Amino acid sequence: MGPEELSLLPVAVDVVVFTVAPASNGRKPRLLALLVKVKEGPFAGRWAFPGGRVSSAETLDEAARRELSSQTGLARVFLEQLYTFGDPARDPGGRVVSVAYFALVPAAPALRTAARYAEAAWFPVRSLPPLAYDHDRIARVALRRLRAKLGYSNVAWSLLPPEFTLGDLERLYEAILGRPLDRRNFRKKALALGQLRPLGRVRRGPHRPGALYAFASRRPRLSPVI
Amino acid sequence: MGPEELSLLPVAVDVVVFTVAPASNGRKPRLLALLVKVKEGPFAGRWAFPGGRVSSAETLDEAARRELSSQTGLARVFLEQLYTFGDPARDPGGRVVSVAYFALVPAAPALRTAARYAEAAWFPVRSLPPLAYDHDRIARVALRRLRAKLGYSNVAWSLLPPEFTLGDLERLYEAILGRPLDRRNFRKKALALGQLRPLGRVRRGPHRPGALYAFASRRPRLSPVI
DNA sequence: ACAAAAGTGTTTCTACTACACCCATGT
DNA sequence: ACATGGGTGTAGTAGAAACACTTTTGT
Repeated sequence: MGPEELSLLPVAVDVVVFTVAPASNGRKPRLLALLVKVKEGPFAGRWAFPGGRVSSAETLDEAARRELSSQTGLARVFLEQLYTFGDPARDPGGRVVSVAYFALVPAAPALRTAARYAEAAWFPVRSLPPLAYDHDRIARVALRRLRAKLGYSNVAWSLLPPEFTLGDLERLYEAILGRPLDRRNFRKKALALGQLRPLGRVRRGPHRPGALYAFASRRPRLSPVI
Repeated sequence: MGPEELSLLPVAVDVVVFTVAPASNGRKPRLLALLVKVKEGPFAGRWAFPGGRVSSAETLDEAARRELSSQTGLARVFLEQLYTFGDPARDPGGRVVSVAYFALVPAAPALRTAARYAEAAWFPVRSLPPLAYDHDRIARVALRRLRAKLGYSNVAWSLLPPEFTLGDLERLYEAILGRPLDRRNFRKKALALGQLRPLGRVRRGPHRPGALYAFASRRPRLSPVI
């Protein structure tokens, strides 16, 4: 056995956090991703997904949550492992094996700006700035996964606040899929799944009020959805 | 930053190789997985999926192919990354982050028994022996993925020889899904997908000859299939 | 009044399911 | 002749897609 057999590698996690910007002053809601500014190394100054090294006593999931929380203050997100990127050349500053995650949070929470947090901001997924490392690739994989999961799971739940109208839900799907959906068909399917609980209240606004709903079960499910 | 921030970890790959045992003397074809005997450590003597440490200059895919080839002689397999297991306690001999792969090879090739190869054997997936480490978990994830991929990709291609009958294809699906399929419906769908090229020849045997087919494109595709 | 979102049914088409009999060959 | 796998069509059902107008509210 050569010395390579015993090689130890830095292992990192990178987290792609998606959210949806609520519709505002006439603009449709948009899918956003969270980026932080790289502080050091060859890519200093560029944007990248939050992440960092896995320490020796934690699981990968724990590392992802810890890094996300420490860099951006976000916690209690929906988190799922995405893919592991291990190309020796993916980080010119030295080989790092990175386990990528994707995460969902409801309604673009305001980011903490305290000094303890990294410089972070939400960017529209349609127009991300140039990213550090191989994070373009990670972004593509994450978006593909999110869209695919819309079709066979209820992950969309994790992007909505506790109460929402059917219009909110539909616009969410449209923002992620990047195409319009038929309102009547969408409502039929959404209601037929039996996962929505009508709250008996309405949301008022400068137009006809919409009935408010909540998800019957808060936990992610794998039943086919929409 | 504490010292954990700089921790280096052993990174390994583990490969779940599936194949299908051809039907023989009246028994239906069965889905098999390849196991090797663990030589050292707390699990010495138990069976595990082939794999090993990733060395410093290779990609993860390369490491998977190298380990598979060096331990079992198998090459040119269909290979796809599955999931990364990083629980600190998954290997009682010391923490190892393992990137699991799943691989498909046609028609259970005879395994090399030369001294340079590990002791390896094919086992029916239905009745695997007790496995080392957390490889039971890896096995479940791999089987779930294989079954899911049958539904929306043409991975089955990689499990069949260059020529086959529709009966072969159907029995392959039945072996993986673990349930019988309707022959007429299966043939309709398989042919309707336009991925099969009739070879104009038949396979003879102690019964009516079956028309031979080949896959129109050798490359894996993601078009919905069966 | 008007702007803006909510709400509602029917028809068409497609895809999936269930189901049973005859055919060609080797032994 | 018989055992074995190969080959074929139809009817019923369920789900997806296309499609336009009326309602309710705030301003």
